[in-house]
Amino acid sequence: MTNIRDIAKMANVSVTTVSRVLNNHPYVTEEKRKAVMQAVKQSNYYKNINAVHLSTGKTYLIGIVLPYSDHPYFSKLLHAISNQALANQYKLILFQTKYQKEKEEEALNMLKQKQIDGLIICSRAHEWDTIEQYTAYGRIALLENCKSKSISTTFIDHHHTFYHALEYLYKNNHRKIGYCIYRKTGVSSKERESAYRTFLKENNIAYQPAYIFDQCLQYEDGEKVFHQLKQMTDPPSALVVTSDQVAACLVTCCQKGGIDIPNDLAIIGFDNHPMAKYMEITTMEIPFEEMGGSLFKQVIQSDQVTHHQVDVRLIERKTV
Amino acid sequence: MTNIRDIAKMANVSVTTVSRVLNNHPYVTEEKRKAVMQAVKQSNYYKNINAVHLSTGKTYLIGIVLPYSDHPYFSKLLHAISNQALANQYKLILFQTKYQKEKEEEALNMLKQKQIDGLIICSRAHEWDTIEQYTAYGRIALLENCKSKSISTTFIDHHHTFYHALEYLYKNNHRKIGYCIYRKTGVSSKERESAYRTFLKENNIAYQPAYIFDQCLQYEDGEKVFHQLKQMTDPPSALVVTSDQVAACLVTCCQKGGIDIPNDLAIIGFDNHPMAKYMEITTMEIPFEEMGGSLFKQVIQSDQVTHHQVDVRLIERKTV
DNA sequence: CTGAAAGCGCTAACAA
DNA sequence: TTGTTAGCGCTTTCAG
Repeated sequence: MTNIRDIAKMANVSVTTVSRVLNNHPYVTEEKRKAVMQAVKQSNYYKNINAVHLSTGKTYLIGIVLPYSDHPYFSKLLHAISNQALANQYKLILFQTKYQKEKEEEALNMLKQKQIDGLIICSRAHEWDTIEQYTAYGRIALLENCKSKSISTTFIDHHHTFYHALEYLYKNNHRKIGYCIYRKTGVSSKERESAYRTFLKENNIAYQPAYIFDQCLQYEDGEKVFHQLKQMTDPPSALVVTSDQVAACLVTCCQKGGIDIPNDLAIIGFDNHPMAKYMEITTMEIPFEEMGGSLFKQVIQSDQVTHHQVDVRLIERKTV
Repeated sequence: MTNIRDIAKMANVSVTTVSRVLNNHPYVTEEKRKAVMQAVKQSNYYKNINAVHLSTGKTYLIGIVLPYSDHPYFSKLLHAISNQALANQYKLILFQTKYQKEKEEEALNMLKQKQIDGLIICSRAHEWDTIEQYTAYGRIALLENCKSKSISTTFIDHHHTFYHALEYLYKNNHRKIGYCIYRKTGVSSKERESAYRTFLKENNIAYQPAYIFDQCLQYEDGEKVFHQLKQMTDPPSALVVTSDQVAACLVTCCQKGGIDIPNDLAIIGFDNHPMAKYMEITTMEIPFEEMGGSLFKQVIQSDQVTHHQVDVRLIERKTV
């Protein structure tokens, strides 16, 4: 493998000069620049980027932590972040954790090891404290509603958003309202539960544990909800479903299985995935591009910690 | 930042010894090993992986080239490859190209620059020749039907698969058969066109350019097809749609728009995405896990070039 | 079993 | 404007 020293020899200049032309630094005569370029071309030379990384301490690599890359929510997010990264000469390295702490640690450790300049965490399994410790090694941006002094965040106000959805159902005369979430332990789920409890209290509605459906993440999870609904003697009349794909499956199952939407069951989805548009599912639109752009900006700007709230919009269609 | 030399000093050993215990090499007394471990723990030391990379010339990083990470087909594939990578201590670096040659080059160049050990190309924009040149710098695995001596491939026999789908429609008494594809220039599209032409010829059916719908990639592209169908005086009676999400949108639009499926229009999708199951769409099942596993294996084994064909299964449901 | 020392290939401070 | 040189932090050969 030819290296910078070989090029220097070939072009009859010093390695510094070669480095200068390679990095477009000033103070090189056109003549020498040409000689270097010539040598580079002739020998089909390419920088060893690992040496650059070692020398500069920067890699232009951003880690991105998410549980599943084949889920529409996360893949839309990934897509948005990737757009930004590519436009800014950064590369993304993917950590698909499935919420396993060890996988998350691998990502965190790469920060320690300096293989990545920063880390975007879209959803986490580790405690907040653990994550915060790693800010000593590099930038972290988190998709979560938390005003930290050390970690930048981009977030949705899930409490408010969820409350808004519940209210909308209430205005449409629903009193038996339930919801479907990814995982009870998630931070956003807790915000949602709190919104739900507040909503019930303010409207004097009794809390019904059976109206809460956990583990609704994949498309096919909508079917489980459908079956549970079918077996309930007093099912909810409306459901907030925190993923359009789960909502889409549920709607499909209901159409086939004799539950009339929205008369027997009203549904509000989340994401505003195209499928919600064509299936005419009322949903909460999540601004993926904005979120991805914000997270990326936060993770590369090393000078300040910011907190950016993105707004979610209710899109009225035909399932309520 | 503490480095290996600091640890050596702290533990009163040489850097070599530190390196040995860090890498679990033999020939270190338990005593010294402990001393090193102690020092490591005390100073919260972590290897600088860039130095390791420079020194060893290996990065345990695999690049993955795909056009869109938010498309179900590619995100399923990404998911499958990611599963394998994580299980084998490799990390994935994502190149979302949108079929831009420059983006593809970036990935290829990282191979040259030794930032990645290998590259998996799920879909390409560059000419085959261009790509082949890069095998000099590292392993490449390609998701494409091509028996190359220098690049390992995992592939679907699109000709056969597509022919099979067409035949199935023919057996179901369809004579006006069309299809929807991603992009005409793709390698798989050409195989499909060839299958289509052969099929028409063998059954004495005239070629109808209007029966071929290009640019069907995103969910919402199904709507475009629907509108075109509506305006045709002599529309096809059956369509092979090379993506379940496009098929799903089309089915949805047809249900709303008064095209009866399968009577007015029969549809075969591709992928066997869960949505095809619940929407009862007849489809060709693509074995993503097998494909991802194969591609990953091929890209890390440096000793041989292999070609692995995966089989696609027709799943009969209710849209034909 | 252990350590000295020579790289890996590049950057950048400093001197000229 | 150019070149010398000392790192960056780790691995690995070789001699002991």
